[in-house]
Formats: sequence, C-alpha cells, structure tokens
Amino acid sequence: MSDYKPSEIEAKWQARWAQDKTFAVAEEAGGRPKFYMLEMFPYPSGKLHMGHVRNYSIGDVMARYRRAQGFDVLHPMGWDAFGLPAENAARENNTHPAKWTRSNIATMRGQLKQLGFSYDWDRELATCDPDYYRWEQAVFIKMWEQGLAYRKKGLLNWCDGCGTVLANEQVEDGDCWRGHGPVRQREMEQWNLRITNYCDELLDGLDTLEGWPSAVKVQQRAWIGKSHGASILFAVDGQEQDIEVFTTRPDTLYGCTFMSLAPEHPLTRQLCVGTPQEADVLAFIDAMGTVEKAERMDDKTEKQGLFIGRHAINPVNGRRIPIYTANFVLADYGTGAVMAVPAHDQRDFEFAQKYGIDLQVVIQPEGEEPLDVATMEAAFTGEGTMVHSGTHDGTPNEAGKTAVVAQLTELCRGSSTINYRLRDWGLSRQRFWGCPVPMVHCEACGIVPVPEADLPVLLPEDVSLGDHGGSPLPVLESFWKVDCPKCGADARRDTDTFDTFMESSWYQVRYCSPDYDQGMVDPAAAKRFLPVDQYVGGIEHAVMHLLYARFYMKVLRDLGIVEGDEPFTNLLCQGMVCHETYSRGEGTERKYYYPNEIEDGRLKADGKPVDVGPVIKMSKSKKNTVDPEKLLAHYGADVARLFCLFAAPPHKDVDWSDSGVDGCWRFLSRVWRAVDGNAEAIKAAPDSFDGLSKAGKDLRRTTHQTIATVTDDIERRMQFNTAIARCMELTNALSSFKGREGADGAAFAEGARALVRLLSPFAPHIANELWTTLGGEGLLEDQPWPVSDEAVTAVSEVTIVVMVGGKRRDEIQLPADVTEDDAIAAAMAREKVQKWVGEKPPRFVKYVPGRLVNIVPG
RNA sequence: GCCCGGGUAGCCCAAUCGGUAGAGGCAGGGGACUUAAAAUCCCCCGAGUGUGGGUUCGACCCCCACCCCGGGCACCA
Repeated sequence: MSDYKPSEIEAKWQARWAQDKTFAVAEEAGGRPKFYMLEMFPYPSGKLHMGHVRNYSIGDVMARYRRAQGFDVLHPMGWDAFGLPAENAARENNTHPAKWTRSNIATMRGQLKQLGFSYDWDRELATCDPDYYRWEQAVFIKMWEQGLAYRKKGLLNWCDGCGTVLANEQVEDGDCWRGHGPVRQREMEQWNLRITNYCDELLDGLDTLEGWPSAVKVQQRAWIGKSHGASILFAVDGQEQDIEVFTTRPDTLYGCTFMSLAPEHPLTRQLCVGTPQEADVLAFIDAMGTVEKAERMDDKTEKQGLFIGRHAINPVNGRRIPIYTANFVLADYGTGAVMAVPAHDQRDFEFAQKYGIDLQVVIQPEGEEPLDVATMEAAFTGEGTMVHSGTHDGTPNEAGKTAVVAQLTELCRGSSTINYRLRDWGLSRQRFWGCPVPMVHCEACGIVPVPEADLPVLLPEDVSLGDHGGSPLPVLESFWKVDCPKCGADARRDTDTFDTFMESSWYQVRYCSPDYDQGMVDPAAAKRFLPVDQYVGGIEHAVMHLLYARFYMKVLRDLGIVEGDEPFTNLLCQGMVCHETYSRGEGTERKYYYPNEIEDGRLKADGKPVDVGPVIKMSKSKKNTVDPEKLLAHYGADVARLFCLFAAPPHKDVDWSDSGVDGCWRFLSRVWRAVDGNAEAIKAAPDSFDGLSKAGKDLRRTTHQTIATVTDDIERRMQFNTAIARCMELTNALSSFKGREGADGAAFAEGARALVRLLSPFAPHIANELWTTLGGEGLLEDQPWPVSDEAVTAVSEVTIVVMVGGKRRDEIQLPADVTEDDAIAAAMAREKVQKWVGEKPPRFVKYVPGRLVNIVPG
C-alpha cells in the first residue's frame, strides 16, 4: 500500500481532464437532458480568496453530480474583467489595466485549474475581450432604437482639481481621494436604460422563482418598492404653476397644512425668486448639495428646512399652505414634493413641531378620546374615521382614500397612481477600463449610433492613464475624433464607458456559444442551454446584479435574441468564509496580523500575545485571510474543497478552522487506507452475496443507506456537509469491517466502490485515483451514479421506543411489519411499562409506525 | 427603527413530515503500537436545544413575548 500523496495524483488527473476535454458539452444533445450550472464569475483582482474556493467548490459538486446523473452539463467559467481596480492598480504600478487584468486572469485561471473544477475551459470568456463586448454594443444600439436607452441629466461627483468625475468610492469625506480638494455635484448627460418599463414584470416574476431564496426576493421587492397612492396637483398662490405630489395617504389631504419640496427640486430654486427668503433658500440648497447623501439619509439627522416665501392651495378645501424646502425630502422618489400632514405623518409632525406649523387632525381613531393637536406627542398613523374632511366626515379612512381620489379626479386635480422606488439604470461611467459606448455625437444629426459594420468600438489598449483620476478617452483625439456616420461632418465619439454590471447581465447567455460571430448568441445554443438551471453566488448580489440580469433577459427576449423570461431558475446564495482577527494597538494605530503569523494567540515573531478579535468575514484590511495557495500546497485540492463543503451547509457562514482542515486530511487518508490498502482483495472479490454474514449484511445496509442519503443531500437538500459526514460514516464502517473473502469480501468491495463514487463530486482526484487502483477503466466521471437497493436497506426488525406520558421508559425489538395493535400489545406487556402505566386502562395510546408507542396513563 | 437569517456539548455542526436530542468532525481524557516521538488504531467523557410563557399524548421544530449575534435597508411621502 502507498501513502496518500495529493501532490502526486492531482496534477495527473487535471491533465487528463484537460486532454480528454472531459467537461466539454457534447456538440449535439444525444437525447440527454441539459443542466446549466453557473457560478458567479470572479473579478480578476489578483489571486483567488477562500470565498472563491467555497463558491466554486459548491458549484462543482452540483455540476459533477448532474453529469453523473446523465445530464449534458454546461459548466463554464470566465472573467468579469472590466472595472475600476484595474485602473487604480495600473496607475500605482505604472502599467496598463489590460496587462494587469490579463496577468491576474492567468494567475487565477491556474489556481482554478489546480483546484480541479469541472469547467469547460474552451468556453472561457473575459468581458474585456472585444469579441465579447462588441455584442453588448450591438444590443445597446438596438435598445436605443427601441427607446429603451435614453439620455438624461444626472448628478456626478466632480473634482475641479482633477478636472474629472469621481466614482463614489473615490470620494472620501466629501473630498477627492487624491487630495485635490472638495468634490461638488455637477449635472451631466448620462445614458440610462428604462428598467422601470419592466417594474411590474420584475416584481411579478419573483413569484415564479420558486427556486430562489426568499431573502433575495424580499430584497428585490423592497428595491422595486411598488406603492399605490395618488398624485395631486397643488396650485401655487399667485403663480401660473402647479406642484405635483405623490401620496399614499390621500385620505389625509384635508389635514395638509404645508408642503415640502426637496432642495434639488427645480421649483425650489424657481419659486423663491423675488421673495425675501430667496438668498436663504439658495444658500440652503447649496448647503444640502455638499452634505453627504448618507448623512442626509440617516434617520437620526435632524429635520431641517425653511419657508421659501410662497404658498400653495389645497385643491379640496382651498386652504393656503406655506411651501417649505426640507432636507428629508428625496428628489428622486415620487415627485420630490410632499403634501405634509403633520397630524398623521411622523416626519411631518417633527418638522411642524420644530417650525411651529399648524396641525389639523383629520383621522380619528375608533372609540378613543378625540385627538388634540395641543397634546399630541406623535403623529397618529393608524386606521380611523375621517373628520374635518368636508363631505367625507364619518367615512372610514381606507374607503376615504378612494373617495378623495374620486373627488380629485372630478376636479381634474389628481388621480390614482402607482409609484415605484426603482429608478432607471444609469449606465454612463466616466472611466477608461470599460466597454465604450457605441455612439457618436454630431452637431447636426445629434446622437448617431456607430454602424454595425464598424463595431466593435475598440477600447484603445496603448494609452497612458496619466496621474489624474480620470479617463484618458476624452483627451485622446484618435479615439474621439470621428466623422459622423450619418452626414460625414466632424463629430465626437461618446467617451464614456458602460457600468460593468452591463457585462455581467448577459454573460450566462454568451457562454452558450462563446465563439459565435453572427450575434450575441447562436439561437440554437440559446434554445438548448438557457436558462441557467442552478446559479450559485454571494448574497451581496441579491439586488443589483440579479435584478439587472433579470431585466436584461427580458430585454433580450423582447429583441428576439433569447426565449424565456428569467435567466436563473434556481439560485443558491452561499455564506461567507470567516476567521478570527489578530491585532495590537488602539484606534487607528491598530495593526493586524495574518493567521499564519500567529501561534496559540501569540505572534510567532516575538512570542508575545495579540488581541484575538471576533470571527468575521475574511478581508484583506483585517488580514484575517487564509491563502488558498498555501493550503493547496500543503493539503492539496481535495482537502481544500472538502473542508469548504464540510464546515457548514452552503448557505451558512463558515468559520475557518485549521483543525477542521486537518480533520479532512485525516478523513481522506482513512479513505485511502481503506481502499488502496485493500485493493487486491476488492479486485478479487466475487459478485455474489450468497452466504453473507450478519456483519456483511449490516455493511451492505450501511452502503446502500449512504448511497440514498448522499444522493438526497446533494440533489434535493443541497446540504453537502451531511453528505460528507455520511461518507465518513461509510469509511468508518469499511475500516472496522473484517471480512475480505467470499460474500463478505463482495460486500466490502461494493462499499469501497460506492464510497469512491459518492466522494467524487467533493474530492474528484483521490476518487479517480482509487477508482483506477481498483481496476476501473477510463474515467470515474463516466461511471454511472450508484443506485440504492431498497431490498438491502430494508430492515427486518425495528426498535420501538415506549413512552409513558411522553417520557421514554423502555424500548422493544419488533418485526418491521408489526401491526399497530401488536406493537401496542407488546409495549403494554413490558414489566417496566406496566409499572409506569399503573392499573387503570390508559387514557390515550399513540403509535408512530416503526418509531414509538406513547401510552398516556388513565 | 424596520425587514430577513441564526442561537443545540468546550468548538464547528446533525436531528429531512411535530415522534428516542447526537450522525460526522475538532478539541479533551484513557489505552494500544514505538527506545521515543509523529502517524495510526481502540475506548471514554460530554448539552437537554438563548430566556419566559403557550399549543400538543409528545416541541430543537408550531404560536406569543423578550434577549443576544449576523446580514440587509428606504426619513420612500
């Protein structure tokens, strides 16, 4: 027998898989069903981290299992290769984003191959490849033709010092991250996609996604934020001007005593002109512009605002109400204007209290003391009856909502409305390392798309980024200077690039036919493989990526490029990989240490203790990461994969533990000894189980039960930790089993072969090696998945627990097919049971077949 | 504050439909092997399920209230 040496076997099988193209999908479907397994592709940041190892280990189990079940499995991998980190790294290291990115891809591809994942590497794609993004450009032009893409003004972080737009993450405390002074908001034309056209479909579609975690669906529903209400027009006193508000509480309209406008609302600036308050209001608007959004959003921030010098007229009672601008009113929700009802809205209440504005109660809670504006300590937001509401008095407020809207409709001053929180998708990024926008701006013709024959618009790769924070494209004449495709005059190419969520919104489509050069996807391939049957990734993408991808799918469907409504049928969100932290020092001086610098709570370098912090998500900043490279070098891929899967079920967080890794190493070593150490006996074992011993029967039962539970754990329960535990159990059973000859030898051989196959999705290298050792021909991947034989798992006798009054008092062995009456009789006959039951006939007897008898004494 | 998870042995985790709380691993104790150690093998120890109520013949599981931890969020009119 040899020792288990992963370094000697893993590379060998990886080479074999690559050479045989084991994981390539058959060109034509041979009558087999397809299974499209996809894990979220990584951003090529440098090296793999443990989160990747876990994500891809989970996906690989599912892919390998489905393949074993006879599916044509599509399991691709690629690179989400555009993004800001590449630009930053390029500036720091004086290199080019493309070079940095491609070098990272090479490193990470090597690591993935070392882990032995079952990808079809021929389908690998990188989103920064022109053959990829050209289709994004082509489809974008189609979206523009359909009116789905449009331009509108948006606010951007502008740094005067750099003369560029900054991403949110490049703004630190309102200042430019490169120390070039304050950042101000500047309006610029931006490309947008009308995702809001699909609000209802995106919302209703969630109900069809039974294979998605409810947490993700809940978050998406909240993000779309559909609410029913009314839009109401208020006239401005003395002006030819209406203000439109959105409210979910039209029933409180009679209680409206003032109006609040967002500081950014155009009317705020416009209406104050010529009033004594003008200067103050303009100062307030500017002041609000510099306050960080996060701070304004914080509910602890005090309500702030001021009168803008104008009044509005309540359309139902003619009341003249002051117009305020207020910090808590959001410009981009609803209409950016709020009818304030301080008696029945807590925010309006606080604002009114602060600025001494009148309250008017219009909803009276049923059966309680009348509300008194003088003594109210909070707004009343509950249900009740309408009062001080003209003809609506006495109406329950719910019914009042419709009644007031009807009244407004008659007056032509309002209507029933549905409002969504979701806003259109802003696409333009003033960045370099992204997909160029395939549009030309011509003075005469306006916006002109780049003709299809001229696609792709290539991102130049031979430019210097310079040391300002911005993109070189606007100053790169060879890039932006073009002739208008329509009239031929001098024109300017759009120098923005797309949000990188664009590329990740359709990569699952491109994988179906990554080399297709007639369009985004070969229709036949799309028909064969879409949608993704199982998607695996982090919960952090619950909203943005997963919502954009769903939207994009619907757009592609409407453009006739793909069929189907949803991109991902089943979704699994895996938990984070966590580790405790080690540090010293106080506050900002605190210095962190990597786990491998620590031994027994002490820094190896000086032998002195460090502060051991809580178990939190692995991150570079806290240095609580474990390097997959070292782990791979020391234990090999199978152990690394196994530990990630064994430590916790996929959706839960994993606490990294070195001792747990050791345990997995020991387990695979035990498997090795049990199988490799008995290879000759296993190979020589007969086929027949005639004359099996009692122990042999038990082993066979264990084998077949393990097959059944592991299969169920993988396929239905997606609980790989228990599947591995079952494999450990079977290993233990094999290790302690003595028989090697005759029928018992056959039972041992059966168990060993089953173990190897069951283990193969988790630890494919050792499984293949042992399979070969046992004389297996070809690859283990081509062997069928074992099937549990119910005749073997069946038991002749069962242990029935006898409870008296709900407490366990005895147990009895009975034939498995015992009847209820016989089981109860057998239980009653027991001396121990009699003692607890007493003389009287029992009040109640419950029999759970094969499990227990519960006798409740009289 | 609101929404979504989670709290089981010293630790990570099982208990699948409301039916014996313990499968698996780690750690700990004892033993075997060894000159010794490592490795390996065998045996053992261990909680009554965050807290308090309730429903039930029976509750880790269902209901109510509360505590703690994690994640998410929208002052959304």
